[in-house]
Amino acid sequence: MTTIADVARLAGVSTASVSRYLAGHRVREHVAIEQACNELRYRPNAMARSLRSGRTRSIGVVVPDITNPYYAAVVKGIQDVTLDGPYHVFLSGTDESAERQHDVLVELAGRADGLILIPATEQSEPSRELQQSRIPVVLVDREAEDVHAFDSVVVDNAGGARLAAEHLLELGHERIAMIGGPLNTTPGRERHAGFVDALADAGIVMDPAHDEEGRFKTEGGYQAALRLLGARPGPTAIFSANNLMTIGVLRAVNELGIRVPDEVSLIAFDDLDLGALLTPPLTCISRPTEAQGALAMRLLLRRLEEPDDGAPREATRIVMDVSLTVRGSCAPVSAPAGKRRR
Amino acid sequence: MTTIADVARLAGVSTASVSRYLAGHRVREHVAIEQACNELRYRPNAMARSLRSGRTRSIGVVVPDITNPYYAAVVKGIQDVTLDGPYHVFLSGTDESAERQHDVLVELAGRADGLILIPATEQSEPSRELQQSRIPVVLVDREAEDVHAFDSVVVDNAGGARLAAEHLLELGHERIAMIGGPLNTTPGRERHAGFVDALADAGIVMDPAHDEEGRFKTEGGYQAALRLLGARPGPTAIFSANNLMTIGVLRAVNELGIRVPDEVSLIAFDDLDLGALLTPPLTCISRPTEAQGALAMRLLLRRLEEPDDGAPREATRIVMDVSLTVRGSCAPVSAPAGKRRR
DNA sequence: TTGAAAGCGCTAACAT
DNA sequence: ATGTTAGCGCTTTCAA
Repeated sequence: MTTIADVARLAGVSTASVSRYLAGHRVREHVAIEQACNELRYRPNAMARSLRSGRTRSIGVVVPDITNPYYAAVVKGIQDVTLDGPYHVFLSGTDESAERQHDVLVELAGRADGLILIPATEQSEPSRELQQSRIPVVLVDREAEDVHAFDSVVVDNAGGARLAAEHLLELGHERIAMIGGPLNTTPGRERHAGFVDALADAGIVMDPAHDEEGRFKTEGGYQAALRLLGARPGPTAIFSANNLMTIGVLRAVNELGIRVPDEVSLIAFDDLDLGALLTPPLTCISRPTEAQGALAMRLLLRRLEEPDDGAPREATRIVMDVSLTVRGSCAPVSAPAGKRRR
Repeated sequence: MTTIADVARLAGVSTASVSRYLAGHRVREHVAIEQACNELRYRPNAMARSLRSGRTRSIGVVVPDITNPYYAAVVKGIQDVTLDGPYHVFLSGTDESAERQHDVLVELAGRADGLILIPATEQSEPSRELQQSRIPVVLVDREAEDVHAFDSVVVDNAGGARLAAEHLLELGHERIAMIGGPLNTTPGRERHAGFVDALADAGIVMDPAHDEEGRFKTEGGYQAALRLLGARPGPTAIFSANNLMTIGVLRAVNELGIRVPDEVSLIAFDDLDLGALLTPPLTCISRPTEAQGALAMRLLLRRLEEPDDGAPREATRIVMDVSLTVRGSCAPVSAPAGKRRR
């Protein structure tokens, strides 16, 4: 291990000068120092540096599920903003678990200058643990109980769910089912509320048996769809509240040999990579992904730059729009609801 | 910021005792210490700890592309192995760039006890930078020039490509195209070689115009497919060498209104999430993903546990099997190759 | 601009 | 089993 002292000795200066050179200051012996660094293949010790300076030059990103392409896209947006900046970005996953999230946050609070967090649940108190650690946090996609404590970037979940409901209603559907996510997550709660409200506005009350919860997982969507489609009479349309669950629904539909949209209409929150290439192509609620991540990162960088004078800052909350992408997985109800075979 | 000294004072012991308590040793005043820790909400400073002990209790994972579901699955496998261990796992992306990978490795070498790396290119010398840093590295999916320097977990790329070629040959295809990846990556090189060799064994030389390169990206696969399918006579079958490029091919095929497998057969290396649900379902070469990651992690943990007595260890190299999943995207050539319309 | 020196918070000898 | 103490490698006063 070669240290700054080795470099200083070889260059014939003090460690302070080397340190200053490294920090980009003007230094007389900068040529000698540079050469010494190269010759010794010197790499500053990040731990020593951080311990002394209090800064780590890294920011942590915490997502509930690494395998969800939606989060991957958000992370991509984050990374692209940081490309040539001084910060390194590290990603950690929590597997949708509040306990694991706790561990990860405690760990990261000591290793990063700032955090971008997609909370596992709204109750998972990033607040307590993080607020005392004093490092800036930006929430993405999901919020925490104490909304006002952190900057956040979210989408209009309720509006998107309403768009989906209204699309179905316009096509004449009445026996409509929803496969939602956990109600203790922001998207789970808001999409459910938006959907139910929109139906209610049309005078339709969703059958409790049609109100499924799929934990935002492929398997959950699959099981829920199996239940929904196994019942008589089944729903004429299903709204699945995230990408992974939609994949589960598609599996179920495929397995059961049910024709879409003839026998059942499908609409989803979030597009799929292959959404447009399916038969039929998937009708869905689309939203920005990379842009959401990029925005969050900019918000975080702003916090990182502002002087820490202890004065509390007002939290920024950005809500992004979503839109309906009509493709081929929804059709008008062909027969009076009561008389359809399924 | 509360330090170990604060805890020691409150508990009426020395900092050493607190440190020992934290390390899990038997300590007389452990009750008082525990209480003091809670009362002060004490969190050990990770930087100080690492600086002093030389260990970070974290391992870094470096992948070329965060948005590729294949890598996400590998990472999932890695994480699952670490679940209750003492190590925290951090993920970084390199965007398939050797320069970015260099930066990331330099950074991570100082922040992690071990690394799991999927190299951007075989020439991207993790060797030089990492070998002097003395931290254990396990390579996954792709290898580096100096193979013997690191443990690695890979799949039988050449064998898989051969499987694909032979499947096509059995169906009578002769005008066969391939969309490969960069030849300076292990999978790019090996899959290309395996495919070309298998064709050669059947006495078929691939038309140079049918030997495309799609950079393992969706867009690359899309553009390559467009070129391939725009030519007359076009190939009767296309082998795309990874998941992302397959998506690109599917887009192109869909856009051009070409029927699969009637007009062109498609076979891919790597399955897609929705591979079985496409119309027609995708015929592909399947391979373990999470298992690959899990194995790599176990290899790394083994290295981390072995005493660092400076004695060089023999590198382990694990090659996992792949298999052919026949679904519906390949069909026999219906007419003599020379007379088909495309 | 430069160097000397203090010390960030912790762990690991060492001595007891 | 416990306390004392040195020091990990670096940055940042402070004086010159």
